[in-house]
Amino acid sequence: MTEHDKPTTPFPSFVNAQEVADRAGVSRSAVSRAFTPGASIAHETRVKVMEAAEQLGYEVNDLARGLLARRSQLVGLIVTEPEQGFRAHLVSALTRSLIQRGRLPVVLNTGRRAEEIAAAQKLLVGYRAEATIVLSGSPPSSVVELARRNGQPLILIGRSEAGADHIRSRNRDAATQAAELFHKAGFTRLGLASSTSGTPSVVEREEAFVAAALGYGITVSIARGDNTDYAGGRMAATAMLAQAAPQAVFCINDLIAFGFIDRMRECGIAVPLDISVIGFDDIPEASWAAYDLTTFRQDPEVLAAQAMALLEHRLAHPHAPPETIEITAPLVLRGSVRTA
Amino acid sequence: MTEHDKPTTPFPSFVNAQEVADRAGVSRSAVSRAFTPGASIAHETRVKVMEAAEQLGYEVNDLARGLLARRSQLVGLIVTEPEQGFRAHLVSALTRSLIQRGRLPVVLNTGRRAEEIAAAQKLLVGYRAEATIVLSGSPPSSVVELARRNGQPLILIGRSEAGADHIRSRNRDAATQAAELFHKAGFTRLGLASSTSGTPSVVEREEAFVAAALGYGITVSIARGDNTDYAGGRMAATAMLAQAAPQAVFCINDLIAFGFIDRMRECGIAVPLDISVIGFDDIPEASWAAYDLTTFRQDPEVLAAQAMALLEHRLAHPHAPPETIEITAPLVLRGSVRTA
DNA sequence: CGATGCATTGCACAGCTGTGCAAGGAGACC
DNA sequence: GGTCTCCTTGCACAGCTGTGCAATGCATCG
Repeated sequence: MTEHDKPTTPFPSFVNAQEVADRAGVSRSAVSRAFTPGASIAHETRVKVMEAAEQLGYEVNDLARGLLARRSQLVGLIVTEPEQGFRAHLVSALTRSLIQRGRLPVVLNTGRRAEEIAAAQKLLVGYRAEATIVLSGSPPSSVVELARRNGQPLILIGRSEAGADHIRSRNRDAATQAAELFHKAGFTRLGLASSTSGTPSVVEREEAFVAAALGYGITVSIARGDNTDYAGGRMAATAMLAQAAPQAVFCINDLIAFGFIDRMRECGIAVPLDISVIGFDDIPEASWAAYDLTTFRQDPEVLAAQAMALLEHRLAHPHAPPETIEITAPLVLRGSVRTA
Repeated sequence: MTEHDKPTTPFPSFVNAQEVADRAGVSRSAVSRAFTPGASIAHETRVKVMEAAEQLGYEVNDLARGLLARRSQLVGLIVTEPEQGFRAHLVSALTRSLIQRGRLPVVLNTGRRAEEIAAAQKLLVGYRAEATIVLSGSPPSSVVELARRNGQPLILIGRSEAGADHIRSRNRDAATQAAELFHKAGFTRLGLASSTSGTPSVVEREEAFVAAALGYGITVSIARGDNTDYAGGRMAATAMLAQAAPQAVFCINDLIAFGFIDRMRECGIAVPLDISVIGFDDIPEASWAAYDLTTFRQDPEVLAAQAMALLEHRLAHPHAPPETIEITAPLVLRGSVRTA
């Protein structure tokens, strides 16, 4: 047992306003006013306070300030697998935007199960987060009820749910466009690579692609992997090879597209010579030379900016009716689709 | 102007302990005790309180609780470009670990400039974060001073700085091993692909590789791109093609390796037939068939677990001497190095 | 010089909780 | 039945801040 083992105070040396006041020879109120822009305080008093604060290393306790003002500045992000593909970029854009607006993003990296998401949400209620943003693929519908009960603004991204604000890409438009592109290129045997763990966004893309193809008199052969990732793409490719030989395939995800392409190439099937591929998301890897993937762009910065707008609006007008913001995912033409 | 535009209370409907107490017909203390495990309270009283709390949707205000206990449970993560390669996985592992331990990870996604990092750190001091974890490539040395001044535990990852705990991979060992592997394979013309924005970890890998090669009597040709990413790898490849024709190249990063490989292939140079490549990080893309990259594994889960251990230790013993944890990055053999 | 106005300051309260302390009540034991 | 003990409960304070309100002091004007 050395001297290091003795217990110490939890906040070792955080200074409070009273100590600054004592040192500056003023009241504690004066310290508070010195740190409040526009407050009624003499210039020289403020200078005295600031000097004392500087010497002691005082920083206003935002927790206490938030408790009083009833504004914690905390915003929760509930997300599953934040390291995966597009989500990583979305989380990055959201955290950056929130910080720029003076809020603190709390990233609740949680499993996909309903109980885990509910637990994360309760945690955020306990910490009086001012809003919750849910990126998780398919949150349970109970999130809306729990948020409403606590009067906590809730923003869903990529998932609509009655009674909550949400932001979504025009998945159906993009998928329809993919089918149209394939049709115009003269392909008659189309495929769809997806996963069994379908989130609402994924389902929209699937349905719209199949419907649009049907409009051209084409029945789409569908193959699925387990997850919406690289391994899932490989599984889907294997499954599709066993059942059909499409000329062009719409992958509901860039990651799936990469796995799909790699698996095809292993079987000696060249992209785009033997098979054309379109993805979705336009994550940076899509532009890598190894894939050069034609895909639909989801711009994380745009989504984040819209989320901020929605957030500000909701905080200003808590009882305004829920809003839906739709974002167009433009086609990015690259080399994975055979032309002419 | 509709009725929605009227201003409302900032926290719309958060219930406090007093309201629960009133409803349950007990004192506010009883409510507090009902929610404190092991507190002195009659079973039936606790039941009454819990029922009232359930009906009102009460959740303990952890902010106020933290203010009193002087434990905010907030832990700050200062990170630049959290969506990039290995960092995305590290952030994911850290956030998950922190949540599992009941802490709230606040992700401060900030620029790389010293002022931005200092601002983020001050923000965390203001919110009385219990600790700060810095993943940013090369934080200014002032972070240590600022943390010390406020008695805030500081954990650096991938960057050593006197007076702070830190976790690092054995970069030198790995780089030395890379040189050894190339030497044993019989390569005599070696290259190093790096970037000009060298973080301390990167510098270690560079130096050790060059030194080890020199030990075999080999002078390494070095090429650099701007950043440690895919584009940087392409730039390095272009630069290297103009100056030398190495048989084997150590890329200080998987992302750089991918860009390097793609650029080489565009020039008709096959991997591993014409050139062998080793990367660093072993992010999932390294195992993709398109690259099949031999690389050194950094396990984000291991790093996160060590960070948690360091954190707990530091919180328990604020004045213990700074610790360094070194983690071995094992070689993962794949197909990007030519054998025999 | 007296009165009025304004800028500034300090007091006290509010925001929400955990807990030491004393008091109350009930049960047990003689 | 009386007394002692223990369990339970409420009071009050602490933790840290922002701000309305009243008071103070100074300057200005008549």
